[in-house]
Amino acid sequence: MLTKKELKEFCAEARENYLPHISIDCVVFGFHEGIMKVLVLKVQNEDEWYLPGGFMLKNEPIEKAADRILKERTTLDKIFLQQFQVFGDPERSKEHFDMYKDMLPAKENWFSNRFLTIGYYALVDFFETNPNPDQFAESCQWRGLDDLPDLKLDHALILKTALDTLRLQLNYQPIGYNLMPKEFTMPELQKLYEAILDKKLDRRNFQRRMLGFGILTRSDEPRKGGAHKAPYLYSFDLKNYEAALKEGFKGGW
Amino acid sequence: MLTKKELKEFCAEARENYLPHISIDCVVFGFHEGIMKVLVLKVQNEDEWYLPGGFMLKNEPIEKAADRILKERTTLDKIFLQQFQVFGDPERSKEHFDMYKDMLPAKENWFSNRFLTIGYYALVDFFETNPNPDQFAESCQWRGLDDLPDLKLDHALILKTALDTLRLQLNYQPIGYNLMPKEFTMPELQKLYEAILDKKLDRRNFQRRMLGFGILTRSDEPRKGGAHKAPYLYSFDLKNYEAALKEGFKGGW
DNA sequence: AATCATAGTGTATTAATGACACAATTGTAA
DNA sequence: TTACAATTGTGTCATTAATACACTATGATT
Repeated sequence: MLTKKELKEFCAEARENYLPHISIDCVVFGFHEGIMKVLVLKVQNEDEWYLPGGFMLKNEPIEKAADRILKERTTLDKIFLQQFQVFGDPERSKEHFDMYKDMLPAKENWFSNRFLTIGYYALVDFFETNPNPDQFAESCQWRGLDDLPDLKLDHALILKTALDTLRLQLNYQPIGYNLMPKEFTMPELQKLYEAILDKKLDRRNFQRRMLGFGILTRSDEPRKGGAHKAPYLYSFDLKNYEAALKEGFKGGW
Repeated sequence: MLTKKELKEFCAEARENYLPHISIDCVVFGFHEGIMKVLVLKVQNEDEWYLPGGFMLKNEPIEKAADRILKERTTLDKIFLQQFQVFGDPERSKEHFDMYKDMLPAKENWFSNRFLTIGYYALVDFFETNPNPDQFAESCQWRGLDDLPDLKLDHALILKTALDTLRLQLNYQPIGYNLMPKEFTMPELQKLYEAILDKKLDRRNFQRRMLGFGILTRSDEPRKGGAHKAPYLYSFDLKNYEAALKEGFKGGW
């Protein structure tokens, strides 16, 4: 929570630069050790958590704003972003309103606004990401889907909706490509699908199907060093991948 | 286009009642005589066309606003609505801005705002709908997808995006249920699918598959009166339909 | 050298899809 | 009234995709 002075400065700057009533919240997915993880921020000195988000400059395209916000949180540049829903319950930002209502009169208090928030999900390479807190937060960290803190406002709903969208879009968006590192093994890719779909898949059928799509290139060198039999390394053949995505991976009518 | 007096009144009312910077635009689909149709409005005395839309009351949930706007345009009550995207290019409402900029100073001119618009698509029963123009329009009418006028602003993009979304969601949303009248024949339903997917389907395979979903009830009485062999009438078994939709109609992983 | 965990591969069964042809019904034109 | 055209209903076969399942290979550990 901000001090009165910080709040006043923030509000003055916000009113000058940002569109009122509108915010952006992002669900940033990363994949690590077989678990889907999400970036969350922790409020200073409180056990309160929220999703990375921010506001839109008065003359900024929405996607640019999401990009800018996420660059600040992750240090990453060309992030894969997908807008998935606007959340606009008139009561949704009440917590923020209550928190700051006594510190500044409504007229100059940015948080006395009702906010619609535009939800984006982002897919990033876990290993390339350096989480960075924003000015309200004490930390910014990865948390597994099975280990999420309670989130403030309607951020739990936003996260759930993002996950549902991810599941639905698995066959239409380059989800594997954006979440996996450049090279990966087939079992690793399978774990990603299992994490997103929340179910076990058959190893042999998964491999056959994936290879059948013709979107993977097998490297000459297997991964070394680990225990057990050395698995092959694969990478996405981006050209074939994008062509296949246009059709969707399932077939359809 | 409004007169100066009308504009002034509208702006005063708008500023008092609506959230600034935010609008809603709707792509209303109906199905008639084998053709997908969309509701469009024609500007008074101009050959200019746009989609039904409006603004959000300061304390109104988004979906309620879309509902209210569409009730005014269609006289329909519980319309099936699906939010599909926010359009936020900073230049997107420039045409409106230019049209009215000389009539009122920016400060009191509602249209000097940049607007983000929340796109909804709606599915309605063509035969139940009574198109109604809004205060800017001279008429509100159905137009087939193959017979669309040029649309103002970015409304052509909004329409195209809605159609793409419809295609993608065909297996996850009750699209047939909302677009067809209560009773319909199998060939009619097939024409709907063909119109949405923009491709021919095999009559026999379509029927086998549709019946296989177990979501249709065949009426005892065939449709009478038409030329040729009398087709059977079907209706949706809503309970089974909704259960099947939860899974999606394709199978998937 | 035996063991354990993991990776790679193949095959048989079943289900879904796609392609296709013929019979039935009804209005219209000869 | 009869032949025809247009449309609907239904069945079958071939192909393809999905599922279920078992064995072999490799490399580290003991």
